[in-house]
Amino acid sequence: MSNADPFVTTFHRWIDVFMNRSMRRFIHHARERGLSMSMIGALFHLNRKGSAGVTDLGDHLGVTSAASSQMLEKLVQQELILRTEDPADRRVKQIVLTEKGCHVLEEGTRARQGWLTELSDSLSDEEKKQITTALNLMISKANQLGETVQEKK
Amino acid sequence: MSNADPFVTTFHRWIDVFMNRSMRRFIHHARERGLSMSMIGALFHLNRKGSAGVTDLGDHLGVTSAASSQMLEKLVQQELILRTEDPADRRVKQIVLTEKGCHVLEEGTRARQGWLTELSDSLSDEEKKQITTALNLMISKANQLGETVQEKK
DNA sequence: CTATATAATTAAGACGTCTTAACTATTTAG
DNA sequence: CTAAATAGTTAAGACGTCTTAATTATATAG
Repeated sequence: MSNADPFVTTFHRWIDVFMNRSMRRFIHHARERGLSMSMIGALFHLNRKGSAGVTDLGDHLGVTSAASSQMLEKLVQQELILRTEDPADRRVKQIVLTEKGCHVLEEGTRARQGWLTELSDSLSDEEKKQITTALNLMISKANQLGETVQEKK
Repeated sequence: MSNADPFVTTFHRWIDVFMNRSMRRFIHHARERGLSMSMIGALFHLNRKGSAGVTDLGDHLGVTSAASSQMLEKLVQQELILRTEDPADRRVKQIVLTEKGCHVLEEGTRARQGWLTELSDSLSDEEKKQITTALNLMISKANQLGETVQEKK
């Protein structure tokens, strides 16, 4: 990979470390809960967006509305989401996370928390401050990019 | 989750942004290639470790050696990995990435490159330098933790 | 009002990935 | 040398997720 930009190169190395150390734990945890990738994606999406329709979610995940509907039915059965009729257009369903759904996401987050806490502990206050500033900068810049992203209300 | 540590809180927000903007593209791209999550995990693992055995890889991915063997067979057929006999112990197979395998990983990386480039372009040189430093700090600290978190059963 | 479009669901079936169990080959222990 | 352990493969079948097609309900256009 002939990329000269040290920012980009470092970012890629960072992804590698992060995926292996943190994300893997999260995914493993979710799998043990019986959640598929699509389900995880749906929960994340709902957490970000607040609410969505069946077809919207399917589009986001790259599957048909039928597949989306079937998957959401399972999440409803597990009480991770709530599926209600949109009063403005009664053909569409409004999907939102239940408290239990939020909780599951938080648990997943905690599954990687061990590593994150270790990482945090190995950093001085000064270093943490520096990194926090850098991450916040990226978050804010990222949010300014591509208006494809609607703010989570 | 009311976590007082601003580093941890910011980190979580960053994960949210990163997963949605960058990782999703990568996964989508891999899926289009016909690569399952396990396959992606295997390729990443091989890229990091250089080589591994069938059972090792299965353990890493959380599946049986049978499942690992079947999945690796597909990767061999796609010429993404090379499977050779270990001369030191002829029962074990040494799995390594082929050049094509490396290439596929790079392509996946490029799939998210668009976003990363955009992000990079929206940052000043000073900001990039600052973030690069912060990321390098985390990478180095992370690598010091549990050196190689390789829990052998 | 009628015809058409849209959102969601359901059913049937294709396909992929996983598991267990049986099997082969090789190594190690006694 | 023989017996047990280990690494990998293969086969059979369970299970999950996807797709297409048909169906219901609602909204909108002419």
